[in-house]
Amino acid sequence: MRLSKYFLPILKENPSDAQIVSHRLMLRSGMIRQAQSGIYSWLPMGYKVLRKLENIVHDEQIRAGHNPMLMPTIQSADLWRESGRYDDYGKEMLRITDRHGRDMLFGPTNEELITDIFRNSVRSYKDLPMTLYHIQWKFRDEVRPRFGVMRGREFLMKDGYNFDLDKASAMHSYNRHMVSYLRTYERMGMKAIPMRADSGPIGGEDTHEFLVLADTGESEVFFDRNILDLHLGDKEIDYNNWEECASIFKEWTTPYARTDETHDADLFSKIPRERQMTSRGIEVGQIFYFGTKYSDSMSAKVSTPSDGEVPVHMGSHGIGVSRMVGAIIEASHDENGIIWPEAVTPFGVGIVNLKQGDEQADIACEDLYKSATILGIDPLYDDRQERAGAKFASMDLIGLPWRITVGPRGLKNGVVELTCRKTGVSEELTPELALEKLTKIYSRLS
RNA sequence: CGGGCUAUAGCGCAGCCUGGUAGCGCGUUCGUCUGGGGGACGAGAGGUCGCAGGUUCGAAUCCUGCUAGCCCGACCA
Repeated sequence: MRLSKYFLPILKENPSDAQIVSHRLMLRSGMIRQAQSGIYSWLPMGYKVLRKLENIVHDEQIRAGHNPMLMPTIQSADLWRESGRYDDYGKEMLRITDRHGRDMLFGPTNEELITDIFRNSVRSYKDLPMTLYHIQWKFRDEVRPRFGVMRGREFLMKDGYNFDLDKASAMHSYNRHMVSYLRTYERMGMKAIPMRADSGPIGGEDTHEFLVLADTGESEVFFDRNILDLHLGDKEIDYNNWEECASIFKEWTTPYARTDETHDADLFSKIPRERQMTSRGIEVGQIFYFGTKYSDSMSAKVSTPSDGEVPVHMGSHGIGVSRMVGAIIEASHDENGIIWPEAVTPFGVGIVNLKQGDEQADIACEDLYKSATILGIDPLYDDRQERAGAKFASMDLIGLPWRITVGPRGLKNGVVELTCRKTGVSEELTPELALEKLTKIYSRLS
């Protein structure tokens, strides 16, 4: 993409409404614009990042054997009356009336709808286990939206629901989701720590939430330093293998890790002092096992060979996809702007032409741009009539992990400069070598 | 939902107290010079001062009501 043709409305000054760093940087880098309190338009670059996160989530869900689908944003109040949550949910739920006077709502989550779909089509234990999920916009009418997309009213969430015959099978689903979520975050270039949590309005017995560490996080978290060393890496995982999922689950949930909600000071104090860590964290996902809460109230049953009809065991799981964009920036930025992890960066490399209009520089940049495009590096070429300083500042702000700087000075020696956004380290290379290096870096990402 | 605050050009702000023809910086348009970290000079464009009412000869400024947004707290993915 050529910057001269791209809609990227960068702001030089901080919008006064934005307090925290991710909100500020998302506005300044032209990723989002606020439409109303807690409701945002996603401009091209923000949208691109959002789609990248979505793709990673889909990919890992499908790998775990889950079924992608799409449910509507608007739901019928009747289903929610059936589960009893129409009254319980309170003012957070945006209620709407259609022209016929029917009560509807903008879905804050989908347990009722998915249970309805399930009970209307599944009758036999032979169809179990089954996990369905979708990535869809939700609406929760927060009393006080804040922090940009981190706590908006409208937000994009992946939510999934598992249906199992019994508790043992449902617990495997729980473990499987734990593992697939860990993988998902890792692929996004993020460290998300699973922590024992409260179940809140969803209700249920077992639940963990996933926290990304960041100074501006909304919850205080306590954990054993050892958990920071855990990585799944490229390990092949058999999601149908109960023991394997259970052992990974155990590995990741054994070290102490809790939010202030469930923190137990006594247990925490038993960890060696040098491993006791306190930090702030942003919640980016949560998994629940809630047994037969919805299948009982909504009569979602299957026939079994021996016990007649039994209610299915369910769980639900969510990843806040739009919130994740903010969380990544909170965890990865410096005073000059965003620093994107390579896996989710909107563009693979920024090409900066230091002297637009200089024949040599223009030609070299065009060549680099075309080659990088063909190689799948997805370059953003700053071809604007701007001075070098302005181009550097823009690139730093939008935070592409790599920058190729092209100027007459280097071209005299046949080299360009390849700079890493994160470390600031740069090296002079021929254009060919620079591209080769980038190709290697990006092909590593699965 | 309690407490605090804001609304003036695309963005950031001054002007309001003490009423009298709306201003600054950045951005933007055109031109010239420039060209390795937000450059210089010159010339422009751009605002029913959030909305409605009131006081006044006259309201961005004073008064009343409304709306929107932000911050702290309680609450939440």
